[in-house]
Amino acid sequence: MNSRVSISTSSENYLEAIYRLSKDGAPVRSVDVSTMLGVSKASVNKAVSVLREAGMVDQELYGSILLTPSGKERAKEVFHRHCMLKTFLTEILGVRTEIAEEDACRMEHVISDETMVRLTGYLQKLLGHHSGCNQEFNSCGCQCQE
Amino acid sequence: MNSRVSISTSSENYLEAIYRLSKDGAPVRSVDVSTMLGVSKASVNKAVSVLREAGMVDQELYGSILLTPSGKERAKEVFHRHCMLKTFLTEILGVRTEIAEEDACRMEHVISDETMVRLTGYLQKLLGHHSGCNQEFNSCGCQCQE
DNA sequence: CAAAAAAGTTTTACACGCCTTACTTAAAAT
DNA sequence: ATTTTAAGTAAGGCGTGTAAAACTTTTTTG
Repeated sequence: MNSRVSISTSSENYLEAIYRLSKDGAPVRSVDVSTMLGVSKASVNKAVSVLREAGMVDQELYGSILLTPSGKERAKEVFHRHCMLKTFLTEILGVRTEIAEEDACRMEHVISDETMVRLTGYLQKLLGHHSGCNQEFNSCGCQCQE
Repeated sequence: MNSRVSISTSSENYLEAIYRLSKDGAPVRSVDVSTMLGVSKASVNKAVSVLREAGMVDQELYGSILLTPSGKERAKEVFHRHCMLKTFLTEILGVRTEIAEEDACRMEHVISDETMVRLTGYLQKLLGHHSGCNQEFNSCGCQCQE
């Protein structure tokens, strides 16, 4: 029920970036988020404030960003959508990797839970394995904002 | 090359609504767009100005809205995406109609051309028919803005 | 048919989200 | 301790939405 707080597409993107940058829950620097998403530091600062107010991250003044449990949960959820979509696009439709990455980055914020569940089942039926999430954890060089 | 003018998700939605309301190219009233999308008249007025500047619609003062050839072309393109996506969601994944409609409304603005082409081919392979666009032309009661 | 009422459109003024640049302050590194 | 790097703040732009008032067109009706 915690992950059901409503946040914007933009906030979800920041949250996901923070998650990707924080292997094993390590703190993340604003500047790395800024670089990863291709936005200014000021934007990251604002976005982090919003996420902090939503209880998704913690950050002390001039400190690093740390996901809260609910933030991590939500981030995982978004990232899972991302991976499912990317897998569908590449493995089932044959879309090229980079294009699939970009499309997944945009689609992950707009599909319903129902569609997500159905898609996951469909992939499982066709491909036989589960998520495809972890093995490509670090291979995504997504520039979501464009 | 005309349909390659870049317009926003919001503008695409307005354009699509106008297209859906204009059977056989008939002029469309602002108030009908307003009702269809669930937004204020002021919003429609603004959106139409943007579309006019992009050369997608014509409208004289206090007159109706008329799609230009390039506007119609672009609208058809968006609507085609919508229908492909909806068909995929309902026929292949088994998503319920209303949910599929809403998801398609959001996805249609974010998928790449490449994905669209691949998806169309995939549907054709699995379902054997072509677009599924025209027969459901009037059955969509989409509330895209929410 | 013409005046009044209703319906539709435009304008004005404003709010909010998200991005920017330019500048300030704090922390880290040499 | 000084320099460099990172984080924070201020001010503003752009896109998209709103409500309310002003204006135009259409419809009703006496």
